[in-house]
Amino acid sequence: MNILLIEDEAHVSAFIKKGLEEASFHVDVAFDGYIGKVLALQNSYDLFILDVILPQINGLELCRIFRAENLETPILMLTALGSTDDIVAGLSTGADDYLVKPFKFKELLARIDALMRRKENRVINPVFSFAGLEINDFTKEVKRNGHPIKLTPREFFLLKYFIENRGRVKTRTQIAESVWGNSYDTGSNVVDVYVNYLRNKIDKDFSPRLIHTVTGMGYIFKEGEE
Amino acid sequence: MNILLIEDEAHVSAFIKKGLEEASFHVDVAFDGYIGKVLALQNSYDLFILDVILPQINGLELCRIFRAENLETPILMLTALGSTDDIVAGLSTGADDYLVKPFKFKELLARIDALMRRKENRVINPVFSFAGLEINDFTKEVKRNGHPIKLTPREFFLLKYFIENRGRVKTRTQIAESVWGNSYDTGSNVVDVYVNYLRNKIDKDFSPRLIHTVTGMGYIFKEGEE
DNA sequence: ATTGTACAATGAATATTCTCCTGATAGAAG
DNA sequence: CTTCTATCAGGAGAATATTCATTGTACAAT
Repeated sequence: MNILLIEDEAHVSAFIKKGLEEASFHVDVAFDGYIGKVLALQNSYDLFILDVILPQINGLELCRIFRAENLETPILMLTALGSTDDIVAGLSTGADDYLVKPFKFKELLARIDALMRRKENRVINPVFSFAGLEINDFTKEVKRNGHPIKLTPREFFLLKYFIENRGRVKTRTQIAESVWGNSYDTGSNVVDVYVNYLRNKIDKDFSPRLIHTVTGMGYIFKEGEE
Repeated sequence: MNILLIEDEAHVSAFIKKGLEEASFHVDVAFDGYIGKVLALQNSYDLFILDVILPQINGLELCRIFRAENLETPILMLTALGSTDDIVAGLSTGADDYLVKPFKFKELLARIDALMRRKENRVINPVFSFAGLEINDFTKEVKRNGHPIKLTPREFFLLKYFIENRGRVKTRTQIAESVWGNSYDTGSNVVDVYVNYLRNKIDKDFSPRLIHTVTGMGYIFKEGEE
């Protein structure tokens, strides 16, 4: 999930970025409205978080611009304490939700969660099980046939991505975009390397294989043997 | 004591929140059923207060969901005047008590009191014991394998937080938010330092280790070795 | 009131461990 | 044979652990 955060106060944006990354989102930060606009139009994000008060172009104006550009990406506005007018204005210019500063981080997460899922209409169970593979998003534990497996964060994201897209062929580009973030475009073989790591951990000593190569296309996560 | 209040009417929720905070509870408010659900599943509360009529997911449905997720947290339903059907339905879906709006605040307090006491009697002992670790919330004494351990107040809170959230990975942000009460705070490694203090006192000379690092994510409190 | 001691809380500095990624080569597929 | 994929190893860099110095606070002794 790629999020664009447009917020000029350095300590606030650092706080939000760090927290969201801990919650396994990719976050790009823009420190003023203009840069925010450029980033938003050049890349594809799943969510915008906008401060109302911004240098260059303010948050409300940005909302209007994004909607005028037909971006349907959900928008979450951040507004200072007590400025009810901003809220009304924000929601009327196309924002989907708002949050009053200062806020508790868990509240932000809950709202993001609501926005994303409402849109995608998909609920991911924190505990998932498939062909003897169990993953628990609370404890970040992964097991295959009962054997605990230790994954690095990157490997864990990749596995989650495969699970979310099980049964569908995914190209390296698609995988890189989701798992590494869309600022990532070097012609490297990271995806291959990480698929290899993951295979060694979750497929090597077990059957059936779950990660399959589709030559010339990419990879697919499914139960069937080939 | 952490309470999650799920109530969409702003004046009602503000009233309840204020009153409960004066009675020294910590209160999170969700304005619709979906956000309520997310908050409930992501954090640990001692009590839910649910309105029956809510946007997104209604109170009865929430009850059912919480029970299906094996949350044993007591549930107090708020229901509009005279709707006996709601009451019956609520209690049958897993609510522990109900209150008919409008209500007197002291009545709410009395019911909360009763629920909490019932809960304390059956689940949370002021004396908690886990893998050779004993903590006594009355005397604030902590022992590991019978050896008394002296903790500073902050260390004690941190330990309690870990115990309440045992089995779940908690990020630094979440920990800081709950144990330090910070909003916006990054430029510090207090959490790391205190985890280190705590480890030296409760884990260093004992086995199994209880506080585990999950790189890139945070910490988890559990018995398993790694 | 003032000093002094003890300890708690915190941020910064340093040390250590772990993860990520690149680039090269070997191997498989078409 | 050519293109695509798998695998490996090591350095760069990030994340975490640990130590250190500073500040604040409680409280007893002067």
